[in-house]
Amino acid sequence: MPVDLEIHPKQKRPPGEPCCEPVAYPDVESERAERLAAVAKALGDPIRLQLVDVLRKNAGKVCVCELTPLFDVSQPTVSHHLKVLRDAGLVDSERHGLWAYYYVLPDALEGLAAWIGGPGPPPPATRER
Amino acid sequence: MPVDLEIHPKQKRPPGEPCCEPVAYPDVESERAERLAAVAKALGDPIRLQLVDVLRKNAGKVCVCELTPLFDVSQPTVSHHLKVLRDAGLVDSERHGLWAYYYVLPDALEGLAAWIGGPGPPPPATRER
DNA sequence: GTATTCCATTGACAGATGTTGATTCAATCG
DNA sequence: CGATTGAATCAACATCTGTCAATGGAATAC
Repeated sequence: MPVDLEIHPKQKRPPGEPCCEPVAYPDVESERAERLAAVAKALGDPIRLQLVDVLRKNAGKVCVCELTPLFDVSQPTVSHHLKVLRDAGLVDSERHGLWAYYYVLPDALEGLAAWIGGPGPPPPATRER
Repeated sequence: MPVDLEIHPKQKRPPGEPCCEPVAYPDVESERAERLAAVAKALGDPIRLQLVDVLRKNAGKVCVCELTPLFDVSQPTVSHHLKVLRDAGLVDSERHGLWAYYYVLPDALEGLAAWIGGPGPPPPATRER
């Protein structure tokens, strides 16, 4: 009911045979998938996702000391999450005096956005709203 | 150089003062952030991301026994990843006889896509290339 | 019935992850 | 100089995660 499935029925394999031959799946995606998954993983924590959210809307305006009180965790934890985001290539930082200013790298989310929006979910004819 | 930052300089606080007051950050995002992060987390593994990728392109066409050989892990591991995706609300499954057919829920990725594409990274005037 | 298939679940394990308090380091102010 | 601030790092901890071998269970074929 939720999805318009058109099941392709299978037949039980004769004993010994390996299962149905897999749908052709070019391993070309493999490397890209790792990169995409790494980005998704970095966003896979509420605090990190909100950090990115704030930084996107306030590039260059906020220092770490302003980010810390936004969350219910200690300063080292925020610093840790920022490092995770930096290691994933989502953000970078600039130090000015005592303060560190983080910002989201412009192209960081593009790959994931492209994949999500890519071919798949909306079967071109199914969604005509 | 990578990003056009406009730093807002700070002044060192007088001893005792808490750091700069944080940018107003309505906690309204909090609940949404958790949901978005959960989806991102589910996508944060290369195998799971590729599973979603295959399922998006082959809804109803592939059973688990066809998915398993696509990856270099055991069948229980694939089953586990599918469960993670199911628990995160990204996919659902239908059983027909011996076979289980998974499919991506159409709206599952919408929230994340909307957030990524939301206001932020491309300051409308900054990117004119 | 029995045997076989597909798939899920369990138990176990190493390794990664989120968190904190304490520490360290650099930069600023007096 | 010494004291203080902002931020990163460290050591330690409990928990979560990815993985597999073994098992279980339902549906099919003989």
